[in-house]
Amino acid sequence: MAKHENVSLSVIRRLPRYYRFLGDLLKNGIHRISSRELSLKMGVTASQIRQDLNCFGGFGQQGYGYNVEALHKEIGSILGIDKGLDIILLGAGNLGRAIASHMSFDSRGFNLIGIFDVSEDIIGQTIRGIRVSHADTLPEFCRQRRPKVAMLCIPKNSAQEIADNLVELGIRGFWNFSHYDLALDYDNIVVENVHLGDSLMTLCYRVNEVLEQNPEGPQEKE
Amino acid sequence: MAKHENVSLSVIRRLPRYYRFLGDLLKNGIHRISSRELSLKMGVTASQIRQDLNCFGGFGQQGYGYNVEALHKEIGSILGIDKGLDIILLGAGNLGRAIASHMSFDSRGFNLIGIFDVSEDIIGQTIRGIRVSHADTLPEFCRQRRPKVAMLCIPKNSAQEIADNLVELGIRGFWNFSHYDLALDYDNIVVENVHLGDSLMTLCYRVNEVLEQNPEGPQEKE
DNA sequence: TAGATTGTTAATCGATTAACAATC
DNA sequence: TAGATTGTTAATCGATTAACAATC
Repeated sequence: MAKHENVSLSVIRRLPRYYRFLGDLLKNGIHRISSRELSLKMGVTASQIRQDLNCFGGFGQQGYGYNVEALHKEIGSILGIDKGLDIILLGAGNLGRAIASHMSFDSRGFNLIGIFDVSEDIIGQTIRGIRVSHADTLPEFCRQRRPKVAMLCIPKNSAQEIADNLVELGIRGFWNFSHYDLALDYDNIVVENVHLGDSLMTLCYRVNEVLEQNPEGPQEKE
Repeated sequence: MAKHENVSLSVIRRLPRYYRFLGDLLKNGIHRISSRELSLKMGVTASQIRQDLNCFGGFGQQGYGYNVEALHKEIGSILGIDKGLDIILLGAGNLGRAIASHMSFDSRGFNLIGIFDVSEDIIGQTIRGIRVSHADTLPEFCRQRRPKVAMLCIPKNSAQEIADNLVELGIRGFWNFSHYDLALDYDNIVVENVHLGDSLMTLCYRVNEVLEQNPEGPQEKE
């Protein structure tokens, strides 16, 4: 629980992956692991693991390694998974509905408490036991429940305006699936952009690259 | 169309974003832009833009800047959007169906040509005009159509085994939504992991961080 | 104690930014 | 021509890796 400010975003973004691998080890009944062993499993260097963890404190023991359960719990606590932030979903179309239905919010630090849309076809539907409400009721809802995070699965065009409104209503973080880069316009507000289209185009480049370099396919597994 | 090997992944990952912003400019009837102007819009440095573009060639003109349409087209060509790689979807549950329905594959360099699942409830459904087939028919399909890329929306447990089979069947790239890190095990195969859960947990950390540092919310917009 | 492995400092590497000569 | 802005080299910055003393 030490104060750990100024940890770089590169390090933060690796924490969930550590958490995932440690969870797997735990499930497999492994109680102890060295940075070296973990590095081999994860395909990173042992140095990086030790450096990353030591941003937050000394969780290991010389000559022994790390206790898997303790470290897993510790990283969960650093990420703030126990905090249970309230989150709302804006836009319950295909993608919003799928992710809301599919994603385990609870085990990742969030409670989904509200879903909003503007389409009459969608309003009234139930997703994960939550009734989709009209976006007009959002201000009142926010004043009552004070959610801090919003997931945006809305069209690009409306993203900026809706985000502005949500900030007025007290939203401090966005999980943004719209194809619009919100990050630029706010200070003191966190935006996590998920640009699936960009990811797909990066894949396009890389596949075409390997196809050019080696059209035949892999001769052997690594 | 110059040979441009050894361009770092950091640069590649920025290309789709340039492409997106240039597409917007084009839509807004802007025909010319300097690296300085673009840098302000995108929230990056002009230096970075010029460096990135010059990995692939000199697309600008001193004293003038860049022609938006030409640059947009050029980046599209670098990404290989015109190639139209065939892609198949494995797993047509909530998430797979949503993304398959939602994503514009065509404008990002792919043709979706097949969808496969193992659930009898899902097989026979039609998504984007494509009938969901039984995964048993996959080997035959691949031998006939030779798709090069697969999108994986399957459970973590089966991911590795299915990916192994797909590599045998000639798949060279994966767009991986399963919570399993495929990348480690193959050489000469491209994996683009989309870990939505990791993204959500990173958001969890960052929101809790700003809430601690500034519980009151932003005093003013940046 | 001896062996193992951490925590941490120092060295290396790569990516970003700044500067400016080339040139439209 | 003069002004603007690129392409490109050099400087800076940050992140990763290596090394090793501390210590369990």
